Amino acid sequence: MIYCVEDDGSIRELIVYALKSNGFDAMGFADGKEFFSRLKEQTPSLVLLDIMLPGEDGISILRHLRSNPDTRKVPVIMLTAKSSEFDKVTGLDSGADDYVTKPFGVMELISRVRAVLRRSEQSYDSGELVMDQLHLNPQKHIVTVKGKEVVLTFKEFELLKCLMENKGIVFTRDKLLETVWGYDFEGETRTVDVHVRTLRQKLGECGNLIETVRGVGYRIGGNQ
Amino acid sequence: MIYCVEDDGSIRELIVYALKSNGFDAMGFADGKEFFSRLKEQTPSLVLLDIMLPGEDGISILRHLRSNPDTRKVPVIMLTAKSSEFDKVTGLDSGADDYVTKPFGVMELISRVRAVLRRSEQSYDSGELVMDQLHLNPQKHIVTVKGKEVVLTFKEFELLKCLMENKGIVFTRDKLLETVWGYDFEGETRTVDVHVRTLRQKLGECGNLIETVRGVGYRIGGNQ
DNA sequence: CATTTTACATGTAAAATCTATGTAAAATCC
DNA sequence: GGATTTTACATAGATTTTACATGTAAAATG
Repeated sequence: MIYCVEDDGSIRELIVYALKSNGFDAMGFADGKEFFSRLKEQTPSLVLLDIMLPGEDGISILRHLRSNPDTRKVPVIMLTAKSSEFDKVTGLDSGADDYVTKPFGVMELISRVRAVLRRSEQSYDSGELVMDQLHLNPQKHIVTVKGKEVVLTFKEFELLKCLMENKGIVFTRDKLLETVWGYDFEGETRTVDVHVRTLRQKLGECGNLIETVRGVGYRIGGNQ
Repeated sequence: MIYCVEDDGSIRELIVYALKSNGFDAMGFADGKEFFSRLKEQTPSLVLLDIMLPGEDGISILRHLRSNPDTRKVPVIMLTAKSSEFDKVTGLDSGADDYVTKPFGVMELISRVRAVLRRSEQSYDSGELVMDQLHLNPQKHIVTVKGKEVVLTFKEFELLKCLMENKGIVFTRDKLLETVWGYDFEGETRTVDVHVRTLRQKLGECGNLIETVRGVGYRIGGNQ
């Protein structure tokens, strides 16, 4: 989900439309107030933020986002009209991940959105594991799908964590039993399969992120 | 080591100076020719690439880099003078990791360099087997031909891995049955041949990398 | 020497067989 | 009582077998 905060209605509509037609979920807001009230409902995977806004300006909103633990890591792309504004965000010291100068082409915007998302999906410094719409926070012991919490049991959580910590790498059932269960097992067991099933079920739309590699084991994020 | 390809001497000097004074090793080149001849000596950890260059342009250089297995994974940041979105989009889609529009602030550039390097350090190689356009990653259990994933079954994968791990060495059918299948077989079986066939088929253009050595067995990379 | 024959080796499509996985439901463990 | 594991079975998909076509080196023949 991408949020766009922009006071000019026609630009806002244009951006939201462009994002949607490029396969993103998107939502527009005219000012910081609207935006923050929605933010409580669902944390987006990216925010497009105009600098000049009625009420609280973009820079201030950005600081707000960065100071809240829940939104600290949400990538932000700033939209700037003047090059004087541009100066404020250059150096990226304000903590924006990228910026686009108006007037901008739609395709340029989409490209930058993609680039920033690609980056943010890979970087996991504060421990939060991210994979598309699927987030796992080891410290908080919380998993969310599209921003909504999913309640997992201990084994389910550990299993998912193990896979997400090793994005792209296939784990055999034996290896999983060893790392997640601590077994040093011999013989048959369908335990892993059953847990994968419940996981997939609980993760809903994100369930298919767990790939089966036939004859080998399971993997998450094969294309990375 | 960071390489910077930029025809404008003063900009090039500036960039190299800025990088060096920020603790990076850096080297500048005025065109693709200089750059490529140096590339044979040492593969850099990052390349800064101007789009407009005399001779081969930046986009073409980028494609070159990406098509060579040795440099495929080197991160590239594009430098562009025109902000026309054409340049930017083609830059991103041809596989650049980021791009910076001139005129840019030195600190912005350094920030981006740091960000890209941070990213790339995480995803460093893991026993990936390479043979021309054919790549096999044992950990991820993924095979790509010209960068596109090819889905192999377990036996196909193991067979290919066995051959690629022993580049240039001929394997008899018996030996293959022993290593890949674990059989200690006597008697006739066409199993290997059938699997070689499906492999060759699935690998498409790279199928002919698997050579038949008549009367002996199969081999990959006979000329190495 | 050129060619034909012979004897196998290999390629290939399709059928037959086998097995890994998904899944529901029961049993067992904290 | 929920979490976890075991059991049991159906089935998609992988693997192997079969049967025949084609390729090829070397011997036999003209």
